[in-house]
Amino acid sequence: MFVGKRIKELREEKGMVQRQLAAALEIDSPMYSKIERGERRAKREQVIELARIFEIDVDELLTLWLAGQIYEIIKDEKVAKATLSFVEMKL
Amino acid sequence: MFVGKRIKELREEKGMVQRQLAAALEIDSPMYSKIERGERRAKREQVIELARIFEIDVDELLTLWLAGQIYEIIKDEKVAKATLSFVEMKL
DNA sequence: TAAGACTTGTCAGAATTTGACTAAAAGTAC
DNA sequence: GTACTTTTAGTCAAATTCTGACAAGTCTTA
Repeated sequence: MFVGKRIKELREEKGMVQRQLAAALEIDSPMYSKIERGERRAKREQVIELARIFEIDVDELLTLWLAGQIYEIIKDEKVAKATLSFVEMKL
Repeated sequence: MFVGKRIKELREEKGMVQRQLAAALEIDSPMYSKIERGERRAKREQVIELARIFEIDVDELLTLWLAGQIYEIIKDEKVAKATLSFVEMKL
């Protein structure tokens, strides 16, 4: 989701096509396309590999990847903000 | 997890035993025990029902329930706080 | 010991996720 | 327009995870 949008930006900046990144991740292009669009979730290892390929800080991409997962859980919740505050307190 | 700890407190305050709550949720006692200890995840409907039984604000319990799910995702992540900040910004 | 409360472990069926495949759609160049 | 590449959409079986139930265990109290 968030990570999908970001890797699409990065891919286009680098002038690459989906097929190339799919090959690097050893998945097929349709699958990579779905990851970019947030239809499928990337694996942690794939996120790390993508950061390596795009030469950006892996933490940036991992943050987006995790954020997408969390967002999916609370996006429609009335108590979303309270939940985040609670978790932050517990960290 | 968080919700498990809380419903245990509430149950003991009310002087109830697990068997009674298991019956109310139409699950067996071992299952309820696991929910309390965070070994199994309660369903949303069960959380709502528990709030009703204990006569507390359903939002309180839902917050703890959601928080547990989120905590599981980011608890060991170096970027945990950054992730929460990002999600909060996106809400 | 007996009885009740709670926990642990296992297991099959259900539900979800995964990766691959096909083919359609969209975009590009000729 | 056609031919070609890229991207997206849809389907499917295999793999994985989740679920609920059961049996048997521990622990406490009477």
